[in-house]
Amino acid sequence: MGRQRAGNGGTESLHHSVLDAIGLEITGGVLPEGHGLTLDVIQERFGVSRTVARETMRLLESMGLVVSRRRVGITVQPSSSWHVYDPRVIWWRLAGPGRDSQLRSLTELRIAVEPLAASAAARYATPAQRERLLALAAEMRAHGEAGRLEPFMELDVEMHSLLLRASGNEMFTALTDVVTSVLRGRTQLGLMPHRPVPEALDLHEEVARTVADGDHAAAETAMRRLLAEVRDAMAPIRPRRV
Amino acid sequence: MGRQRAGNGGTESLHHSVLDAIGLEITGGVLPEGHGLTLDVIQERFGVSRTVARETMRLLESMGLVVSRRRVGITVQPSSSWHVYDPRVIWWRLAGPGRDSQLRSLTELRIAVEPLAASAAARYATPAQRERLLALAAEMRAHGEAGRLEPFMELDVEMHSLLLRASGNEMFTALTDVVTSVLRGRTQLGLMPHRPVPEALDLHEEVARTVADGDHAAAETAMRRLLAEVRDAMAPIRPRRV
DNA sequence: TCCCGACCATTGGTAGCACCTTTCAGTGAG
DNA sequence: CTCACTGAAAGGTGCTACCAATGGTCGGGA
Repeated sequence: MGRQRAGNGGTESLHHSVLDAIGLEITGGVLPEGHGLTLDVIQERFGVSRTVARETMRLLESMGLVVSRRRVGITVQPSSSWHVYDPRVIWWRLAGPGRDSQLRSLTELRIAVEPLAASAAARYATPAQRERLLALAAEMRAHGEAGRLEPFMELDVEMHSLLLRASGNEMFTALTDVVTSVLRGRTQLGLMPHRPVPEALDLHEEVARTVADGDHAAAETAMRRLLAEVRDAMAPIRPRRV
Repeated sequence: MGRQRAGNGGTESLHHSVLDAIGLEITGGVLPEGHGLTLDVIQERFGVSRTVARETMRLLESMGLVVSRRRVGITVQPSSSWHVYDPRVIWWRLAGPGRDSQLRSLTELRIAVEPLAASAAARYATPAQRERLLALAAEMRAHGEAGRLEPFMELDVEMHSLLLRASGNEMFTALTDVVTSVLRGRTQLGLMPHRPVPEALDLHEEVARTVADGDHAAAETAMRRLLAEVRDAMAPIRPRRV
């Protein structure tokens, strides 16, 4: 029948929107582990052809969200088999009800990785990257002290991304999106003070300086202290009790 | 025409074998960045239908290995856009010519993550897990001192997997396969001494003991020292000049 | 030379069919 | 009553054919 663009108005391809919908439902717990689906159901629910339903299902399967077996259909998998490093899975979890816990576990990951990334960056960064780091830290101080949170966050994002890239380890670099999401999400959740604390500014400057100087040991500890600061700032998430 | 099973004899689905072949070629550099493909070419080369070719392409696209655009076809993407945490990408890279460098960057990732995982495990592990850790370390000593490398490696795998699982952070737990691959690959590459060095045995025991005792600070440093040992053992792989 | 429109290669999406595997219910024997 | 066999149905797997949309490419006109 050639239905065109079911109304999401986006330029996104069809299977992508279906994927997003189902992915969100699974990661959000609406479709619990063990829940069964069939291609027919997907076709009908989203008004798409079998091809699109199948491609969607393959994508979900490739992320470990479902398995597909003959005669039994499509079965939602437990979260332990999800590919939690897949950018879309991270995105969905950050968009869903598990946002807080996802933010917390990603922050733990940052605490693990970024100090070593800073250390590696101190060793391998190009001169241009070192220079850019210093400039970024200076700009961050300016915006931070003026209380301009948005630009501050963007600079924060760029600085951490740059460090991950400069580390020369593609496993670290690949976490750029993760770190970006955490930083953005943290600001959106209102976990940032209205004005960045002076220590944060100092520590960013120290990281930039030590990396620029090639002092990898100092860069590592500076980043570690910076992230300790971050973790403390995240602490308010936990007592969601009230 | 219904060609059934092109001869690989496996129980794997069709698109999976095609995916493996193309994925290996891309990650292995046989198909360089910018290389063009079309669905027709894939169909013909592997003798599959358009459906299978398309599903394969979607999977490749979802891993960031290619992009597909109308009229222009399928284009191989630069390695910077690959999803390097995807288990299949890791597998392909470990199977291809980049094995050494992949092993090295994954080891760096281990050095970043595992100390914190051990620390978290010291806090959150269940009594059963703590007990198992101690048993594993003891078994490792027995096999290690006897020079039985294979069983030693398997215990090593189990111990590190258990620690990641016990950390309670699903981002850490999801690295189980990565760590397993590194440990196996390291043995296969002959990077292990014929008989595990006594320090490695001591350190494994220390990690197990400190985690079991809930001494998270000591667990973290013990794991850090263990991994420093590991990194030194990897040193024989000469870093490629950039 | 430069811009614009027509063309066409190639993916995106739909429809429908044949086939194969797996499950499950029903049946009969012990 | 239990268990093994059997057969049918369910549902994914793979195939073909066809139309729609799109964006390079190329040629022609200002």
